[in-house]
Amino acid sequence: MYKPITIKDIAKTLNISVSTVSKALNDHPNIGATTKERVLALAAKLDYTPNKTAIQFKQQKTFTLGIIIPTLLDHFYTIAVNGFEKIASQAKYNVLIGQSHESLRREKELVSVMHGNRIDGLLIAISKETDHTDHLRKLKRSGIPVVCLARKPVNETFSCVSSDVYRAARDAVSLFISRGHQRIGFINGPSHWATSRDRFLGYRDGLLQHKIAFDQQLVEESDLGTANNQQAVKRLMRLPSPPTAILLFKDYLMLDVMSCLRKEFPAQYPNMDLIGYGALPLFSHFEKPPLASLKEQPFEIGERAGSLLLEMVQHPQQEFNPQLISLPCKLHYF
Amino acid sequence: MYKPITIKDIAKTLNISVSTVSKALNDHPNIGATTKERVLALAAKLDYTPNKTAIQFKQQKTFTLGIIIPTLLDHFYTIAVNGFEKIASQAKYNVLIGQSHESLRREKELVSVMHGNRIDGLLIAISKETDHTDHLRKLKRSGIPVVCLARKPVNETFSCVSSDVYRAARDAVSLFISRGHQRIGFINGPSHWATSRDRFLGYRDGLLQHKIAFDQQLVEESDLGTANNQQAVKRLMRLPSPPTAILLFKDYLMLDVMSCLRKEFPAQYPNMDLIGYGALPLFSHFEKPPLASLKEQPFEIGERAGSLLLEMVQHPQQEFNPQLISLPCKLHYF
DNA sequence: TTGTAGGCGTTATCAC
DNA sequence: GTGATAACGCCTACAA
Repeated sequence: MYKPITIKDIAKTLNISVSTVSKALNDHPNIGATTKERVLALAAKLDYTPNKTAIQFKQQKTFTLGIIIPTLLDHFYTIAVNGFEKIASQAKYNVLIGQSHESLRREKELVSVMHGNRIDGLLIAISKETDHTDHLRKLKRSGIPVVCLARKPVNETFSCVSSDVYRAARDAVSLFISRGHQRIGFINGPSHWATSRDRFLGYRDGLLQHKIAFDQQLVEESDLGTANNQQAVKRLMRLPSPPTAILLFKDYLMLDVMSCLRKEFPAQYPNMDLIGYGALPLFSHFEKPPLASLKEQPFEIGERAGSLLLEMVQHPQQEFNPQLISLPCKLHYF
Repeated sequence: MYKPITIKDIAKTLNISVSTVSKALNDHPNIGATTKERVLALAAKLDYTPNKTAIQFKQQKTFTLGIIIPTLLDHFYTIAVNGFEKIASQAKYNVLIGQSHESLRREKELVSVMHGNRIDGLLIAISKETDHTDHLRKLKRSGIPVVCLARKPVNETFSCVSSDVYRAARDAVSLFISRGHQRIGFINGPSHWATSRDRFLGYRDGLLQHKIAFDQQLVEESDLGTANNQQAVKRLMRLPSPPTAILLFKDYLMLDVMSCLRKEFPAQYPNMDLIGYGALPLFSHFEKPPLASLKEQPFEIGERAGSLLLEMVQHPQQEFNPQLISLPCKLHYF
């Protein structure tokens, strides 16, 4: 059976003490140049790799950050993970990825497992079921910093990095209006996310800014499941005065909306203007892509969230006021 | 600053020794029922969580498996990760995910980082640059089992779980021929993957089975990058006698091929039959989806690979003969 | 400049 | 049935 090299082995072969080896390896100031060299040389020769489990144990730090997202199938989150990993790995931190699959139960399990594994910090995009945050508060209480990504629970005081969806919604509404639309629908996401509320406010303020009355009938909420998405469009289209343009919470929602319109409302579909959030690259392969999309910056969001979290992780005793950072979206035409 | 509860704390409050507490917590046979109860009760009350870093250190096991894939943006791998995670978490193992981004350098780094973190086993889909496997062999030599996923280096003796791409290619070719095609092109992936070679053999044998001569000119190889993909189609289409149907290494390749054909060969495009591997769900949103796709079973592949790896991890001294497992694909019509 | 000793939390061995 | 003790690999006061 294979047995990894330890500093003990090095110490023994060199006839010096383990502490000297340890110090030499860590480039400690008061170690003789020759000793340092001898140690480093032998370490390299023996292919010594520090035992991280021992270091983690000793230092009470795992150099591991957790990230919990709803699903890896959504490219927004995958790309955010990439941004996060970039920052983390630059700081020599590992990343533990968990998917809640939009289940609160699973999310709690993940938090608990990660807690047990002593992660040093957590980045999380809460599930759509997450209507309370006891599990996150508990982490925080144990001294593990928590930062939210994209989705933040309303009325909670976690730091959060997300898109400036408010501004984006106003931009979209303005574009619709400049193209002559007066009846503009909106299919929103779950109302217990701040990011849904912000989209809504942007939509409403966009209308008001252009002196168009806000009509509650034109606003639908969906849990982002296909069935719900399609129900929402249908309700809008069956209004006495249906919308001629619709703003959508997300591009994935767009796929369902487009199929539904094409099948069930073929007469209105060709003139319908749609804008979603996300700017999925796959639309460029469509023969008739949607009008536009609000392009977010998931990679940068992951990076910012990573920096914020690392900042907190690396200064444990410091008090941090919750920060709300939002990065701009850009109207993207296909 | 927060300080986690340890068995020491429990021992002290209960005026018993740490070893008794440890045994009670682990349901050791020779501990009195009452003692056991008292310990368990107090542990629950104090919300004691075993320090995994200490256990990892003590047991020389991390209960962590690594998985390295080219990218999380490819849903084949994401879904495989999910299958893998299911199996791993059932066995109480964590999963460390790494993306090589098709870079051998990055892949080696990941392997080395994971090695340093003392993962108990590794599942890997090698990058497209991976033409040797010293880094994987080294892992294996240190007693860390390695299993390949989907992509296996040719002439190497790792266990591998993948799709039965050979059978699938023959099925696709048969379908083409039953639709009257005689000139059938093939755009393949990198030739140093066994999975490319197998696809090729299936394609060739499919032709021969139907007494159609194999024509080397109709076979192209691409590194799966957009530029290369489009080059490959163009070369095929500019042949004196171009193909009327094309088999593609992968559906992501399909997207590039379709755009290219639509733009540059609008005359031939409508009658061109295309079949890829993967059956991406997004095609169902297309107005003119491809003829069909060879639907793989990434989730099941992840599961099988997970079971295989766990088997090896949990029986360290046992010798395992490399296994090649391949799961069937199914022709999927859009 | 180098060495000694103690300890991080847990488990395992062995004595009582 | 319970307890004392050593050990895992590493780091770090502190002593020499």
